[in-house]
Amino acid sequence: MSVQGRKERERADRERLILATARELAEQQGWEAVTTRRLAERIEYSQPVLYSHFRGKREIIGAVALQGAAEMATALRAAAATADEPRGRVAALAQAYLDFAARNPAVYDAMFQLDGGLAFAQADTPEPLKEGFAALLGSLSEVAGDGVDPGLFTEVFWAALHGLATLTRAGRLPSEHAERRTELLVDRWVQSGQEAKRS
Amino acid sequence: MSVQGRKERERADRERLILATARELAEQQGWEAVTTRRLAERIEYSQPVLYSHFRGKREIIGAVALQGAAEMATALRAAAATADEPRGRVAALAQAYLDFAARNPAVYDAMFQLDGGLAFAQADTPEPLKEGFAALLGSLSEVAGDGVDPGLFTEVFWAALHGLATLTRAGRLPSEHAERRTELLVDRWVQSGQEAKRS
DNA sequence: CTCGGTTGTCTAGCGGTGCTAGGATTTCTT
DNA sequence: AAGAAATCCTAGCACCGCTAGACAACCGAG
Repeated sequence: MSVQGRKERERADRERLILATARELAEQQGWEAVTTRRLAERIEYSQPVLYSHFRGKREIIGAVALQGAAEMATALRAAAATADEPRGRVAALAQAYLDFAARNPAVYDAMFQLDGGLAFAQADTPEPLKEGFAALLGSLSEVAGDGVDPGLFTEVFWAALHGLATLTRAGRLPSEHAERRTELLVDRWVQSGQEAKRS
Repeated sequence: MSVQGRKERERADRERLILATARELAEQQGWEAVTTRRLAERIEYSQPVLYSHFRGKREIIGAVALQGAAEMATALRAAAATADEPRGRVAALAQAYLDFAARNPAVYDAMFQLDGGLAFAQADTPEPLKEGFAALLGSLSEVAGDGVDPGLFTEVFWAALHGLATLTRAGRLPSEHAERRTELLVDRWVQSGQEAKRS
């Protein structure tokens, strides 16, 4: 019965290969260059094998997005752990978020810009996405202030980060003062008592 | 020599027809439904006619985006004029921005989501876009606070609005508490500016 | 070790896309 | 009224996502 096990393993390997190749190609030349033909050629199989793993291109994008969401959640958790006071945590989170978006533009697009068929803000939201949001929520609740819904507070902060990420990468904002913008955002967002400003 | 004048007029009319049709079709069924064939059929001409007006689909999207930018700039200016104190102006601007995005999703996409070949934050940025930004800048400078670059301050605020607009429309944020989010954003953005201000 | 059957893969093709060359037709000029 | 010029359309290219059906490789049974 181990022959079946081997086949399953090979299948899983190939699926990983497809996703890794799609991601690599997207990061190198953009998602519009990720066509089923090119993708098939790179993995050295014919097009139809792609459809034996995924329902279609959408689902491939969705799978890459899911990978990315998991990585981003990890990065955010790690960032939050580096600082020991609330403001520093928020700053670290913001930086980590924008870094991830800048370093993995195609994956970020798959997550938030393209239609990967992922559900959001609903019952069937994928776990990695919920985790990423939870990482933000944990540190932002601390600085929300009284009478402010932490959930909404986090959502708006996230929206600001998302806006900065997309507008910067689309060339809508000059990438020149990206750090000062992040700082400005965090300053406004954590404006409660502590006036501890890092240079 | 008035025959030439008439021809030019007819040509301009047809160009407007193309843009209006493209916009209408995009708002009705999304930009992916705006194909050159369908567009040509709707204006009752053949495809190549489109290419005698625009270099390609990109340029059509760009032209719609430009129209939209002008409308948005007008809407923002009007909104800023409705309130007589700084905080109200910022709130009105935010509301007007998000309203525009919600009511003209396809146009908003053309402006910021799709590639319409428009330049941004550069020397050759189209005038309407600069005007829109200027409308924001005028009211936000008032609440930026000391030692805060008004330009950067406005950019980050804009990014937050953009994030809210896109995430809400993509279903990433439940459209339920949209107004509370806007309120929350404006609160955070204006508040400390007022108190710390000492001119 | 051979042989049927299953499983896996590929070739070929469908309808769609953006875009364009070249011929046909209309329109203006003389 | 006829030649010239502008205008427009038919037809087709290369590519897209996706799929049916032929073909080859592999497996387990005898």
